[in-house]
Amino acid sequence: MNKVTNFTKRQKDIIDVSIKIIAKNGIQHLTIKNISKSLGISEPAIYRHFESKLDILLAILLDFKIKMQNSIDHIQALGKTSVEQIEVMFFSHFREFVNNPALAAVIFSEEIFQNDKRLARQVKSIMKLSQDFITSLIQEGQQTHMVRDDIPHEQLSLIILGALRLIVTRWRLSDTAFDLEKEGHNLWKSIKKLIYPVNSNIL
Amino acid sequence: MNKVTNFTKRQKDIIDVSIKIIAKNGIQHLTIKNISKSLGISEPAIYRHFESKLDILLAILLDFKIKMQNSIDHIQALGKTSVEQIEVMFFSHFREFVNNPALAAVIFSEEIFQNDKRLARQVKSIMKLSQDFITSLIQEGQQTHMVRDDIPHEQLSLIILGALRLIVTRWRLSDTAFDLEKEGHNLWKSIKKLIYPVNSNIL
Amino acid sequence: MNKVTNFTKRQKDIIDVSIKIIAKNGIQHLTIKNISKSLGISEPAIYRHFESKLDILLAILLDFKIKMQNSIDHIQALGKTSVEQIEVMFFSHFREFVNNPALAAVIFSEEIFQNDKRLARQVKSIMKLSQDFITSLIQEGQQTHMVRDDIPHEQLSLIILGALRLIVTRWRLSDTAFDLEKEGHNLWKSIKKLIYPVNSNIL
Amino acid sequence: MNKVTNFTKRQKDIIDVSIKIIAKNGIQHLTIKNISKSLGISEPAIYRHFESKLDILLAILLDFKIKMQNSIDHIQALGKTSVEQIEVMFFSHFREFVNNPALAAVIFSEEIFQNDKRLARQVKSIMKLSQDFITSLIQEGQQTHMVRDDIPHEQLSLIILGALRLIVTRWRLSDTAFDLEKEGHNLWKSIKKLIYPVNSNIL
DNA sequence: AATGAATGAGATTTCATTCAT
DNA sequence: TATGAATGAAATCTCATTCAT
Repeated sequence: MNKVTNFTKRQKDIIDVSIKIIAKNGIQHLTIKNISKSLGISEPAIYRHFESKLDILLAILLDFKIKMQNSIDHIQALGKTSVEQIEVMFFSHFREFVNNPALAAVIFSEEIFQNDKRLARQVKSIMKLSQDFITSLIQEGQQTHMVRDDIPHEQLSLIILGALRLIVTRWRLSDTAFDLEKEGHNLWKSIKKLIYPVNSNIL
Repeated sequence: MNKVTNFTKRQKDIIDVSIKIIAKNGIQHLTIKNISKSLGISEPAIYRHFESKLDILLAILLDFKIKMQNSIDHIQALGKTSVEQIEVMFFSHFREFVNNPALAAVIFSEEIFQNDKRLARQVKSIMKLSQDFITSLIQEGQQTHMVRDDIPHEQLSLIILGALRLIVTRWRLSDTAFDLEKEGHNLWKSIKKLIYPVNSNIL
Repeated sequence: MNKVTNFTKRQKDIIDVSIKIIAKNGIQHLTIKNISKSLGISEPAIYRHFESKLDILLAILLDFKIKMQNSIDHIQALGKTSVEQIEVMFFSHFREFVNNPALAAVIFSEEIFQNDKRLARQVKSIMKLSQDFITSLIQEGQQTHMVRDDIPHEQLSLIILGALRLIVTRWRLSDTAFDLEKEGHNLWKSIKKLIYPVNSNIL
Repeated sequence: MNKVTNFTKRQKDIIDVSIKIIAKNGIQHLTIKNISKSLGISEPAIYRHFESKLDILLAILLDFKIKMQNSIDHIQALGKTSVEQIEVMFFSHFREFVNNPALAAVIFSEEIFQNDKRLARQVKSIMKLSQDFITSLIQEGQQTHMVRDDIPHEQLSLIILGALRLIVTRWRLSDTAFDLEKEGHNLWKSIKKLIYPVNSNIL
């Protein structure tokens, strides 16, 4: 059912180590030499698997995009309420980042990919994916009176995603010094309070 | 009263074009050659003003840090309530970014500066500056019952700053396609609603 | 009767596409990768048919040399006068180049093959072949008083071959923009006039 | 009076050694490494003087083109008859090639420059220069009855230039084994005979 | 204060070729 | 007969930086 990338095993290896290199030392250290060294093969060998370095970066983004789309499809299929779906998305993001901290470093760093039009386009479409998903869930929540409707859905969505991004960024810049999943759960509890319909808070 | 940088005119020029280069083409295009070309001088001339490229990056951060500190000092001196102070900070940020979009591209891109410990430390201290400022204002707001106190102040601060960051990021990735000041004002109105003490919403 | 090359079908394919690649993009684009891509096979597959790239270049030259030798043998067997034989050689060259323009690009480009002694030797022997053939025909023509003998046969031969080469070169550099066979015929008419015995020399 | 190239001393050095490298080992040995080694400087140093390797090749052609134009201008200013002018051009070419054999290897090797459109265009314009010059001289010679007019001037010009090119090519492929100036003079004597007006044509 | 010339290190990429399958 | 994976060598070019002037 899931969309599947056509990446070969070696291509996946390259994508993985590339993400790790970027996360650890920054995009400027993502060199063919460093990739090949990490994999224990020669530099030209990389070019058997990707035509150019740009293609590696595009593959990182494409891989993430497909994963995210699958995650969204999965969540939508769970038969949960809109607010519960946001919760699932929140928590699954946190879990993924804890398991693969390097991904967090790369995926919220749109700037990394700004130096090429094709990369920038892909980054934008990834951002749009999560944005549209959350926005439509909020809208649905407002229609079912599970989310306060005195604030435009786009802004609620922006606030939620902004908080998600910033907590992940802080976690990463702190060198994963705090428990992201725990803090993330607390953050979600607060967000839930914030977005609940106003009168219900009285109860 | 303000802290003042000791940067010479030429140093300021270099800082400015460096920010512009990063904003336009990414950190990888920030080369001595590109800086000197933008300024119409030779490459060695740059070294009259900065000892190394790292020093230029540090200067960018230091310059921003001092500006931000001055801005905070200024806001605190206005004699406003804590919520009003957050509002002023919000709006002055937006105005600054509209006047200097390149700055927005650089200043929320912590990843750019991750490949060196000195840079990373500076980035963290800048983040801490705004975080501490907002957090203390929220805390004060809670004590004066102008801000709801059923949500920890750190989380409210995180949500506010996260929203601020994300709207600026979107504005930048959209190539400044929407009116950041207008959308920012609307966002702030929504945030104000969210953080107001719960019962007061009934009125 | 003809000498026959022992080249297999695949080897001939390789020779052909190699000539085309050189003609179209220059010797620097003649790479194993480009050859194999043109043939739709893998790079190592080339090495089933030729031991090395040098061997491919040698094969191109050898193939042409044998063709030329066969052509010379054929012309000599026609039982024509010496001037008629030159004419036949002229015209058959033009026809061959029109049918296979790539060949023209390669065969008058001795420089292409200068970077290896074995190649250079082969090139020289090919040049000698046509030179000797024409020279001996001119000499024979002079002995039978069909060609003026007030000019050394080597020089007449050089002038004839030089004209042949240059018109082909111009045709090729013009991207075959003119009708080589027609212009070639006109050129031959003029050359015939030039080399006919002249009475005026008696004066 | 002469057109002058704006090449710096270093640029001229680079052009010179490049021609020598091509002449000696072929275009494929013209590498930045070989150029820099010949000059005793580092590879990056080359890029102070030319933006790219292509620019070096273009400079070689431009340099030759200007020299040739100056040579043509000079010859035309001598106040000689058209046939004498061709003679001067012939001999000065031979002298130049004897003094700088490498130039001969490069300048009649149009194929070397075929892999780039800008190079190919420049090559064509150089060929046109000499072609037009000779053709107009022949035409003038025919009008003044110093050159036979029973053969179209374009063809006489082609025959003359073809002979010039081929003798130079042979001299080069023989590793300058014969005396080009002496053989060239003999060739010219023969050509002069060939192109003189013929009484026999009257018949 | 500025520059022209230079360089060691290293970037991406291509080359001909090999080898296990 | 063919290929996927790999490689050492080398190509072009860029980088931050230095130094004499």
